[in-house]
Amino acid sequence: MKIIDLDGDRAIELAETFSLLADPSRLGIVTACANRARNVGDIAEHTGLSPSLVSHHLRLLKAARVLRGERQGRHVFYSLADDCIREVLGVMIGHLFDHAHHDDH
Amino acid sequence: MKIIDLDGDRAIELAETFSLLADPSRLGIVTACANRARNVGDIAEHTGLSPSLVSHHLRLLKAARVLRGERQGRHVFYSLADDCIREVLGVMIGHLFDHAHHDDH
DNA sequence: ACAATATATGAATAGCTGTTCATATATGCG
DNA sequence: CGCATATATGAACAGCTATTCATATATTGT
Repeated sequence: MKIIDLDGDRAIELAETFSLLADPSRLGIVTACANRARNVGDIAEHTGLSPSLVSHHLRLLKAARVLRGERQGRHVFYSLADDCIREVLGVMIGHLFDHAHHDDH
Repeated sequence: MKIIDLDGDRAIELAETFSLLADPSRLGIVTACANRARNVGDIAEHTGLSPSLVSHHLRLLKAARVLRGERQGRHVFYSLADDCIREVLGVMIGHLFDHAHHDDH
């Protein structure tokens, strides 16, 4: 069993990162970009959010290095910046929605 | 690479769960209880938060089955309700603070 | 250069949330 | 029971944040 300890500063930084995943719109954006890179308009259409709102959220997600954006022509394609995010999402989704419990460690 | 997809309701539920981890005080409470069960006063002392505030947060964490409480005499001992939370915390802490990157999957 | 599309930015606002203080409930002891 | 300790609850408030609307910047094609 891994020992977990956090000083105040790290707790704040950790909380800020979780905050980015603590919003349904942003989760939609992140998961939309998790499987393949998507441009802003594509994300907006896929999530049903306005392009403006998507862009606002993308700025936060990019600043925290959750997503990364790459310009191609007039589109900017966003994708996951780190596989850790995918792993965290996978674990939490499994925790909440998969009723088969796995005890492997 | 695991495919991740979320409908709206699941996104909301997932966001609500991440919201509980998106606060430094609650992260302090959760990590304090992650290693060994602790009562409310113990948590308050360890985190520097007021017992009242700790209790407020504990209500949320218990309702979302992040922590579970067990009464023993006049104390109530709280511990992690599920190892998935520990795993998520471990991955995210490693992601943020461990500068050694591991590529094993 | 101009028009058209794509993305980003800024201000304003409504709703939410973490914290505090006061108070209530519960448990054990003499 | 009465008292002390432990935990929980409720109201009130300040600060934050997601969203919308308007506007700005960027890129490509004619």
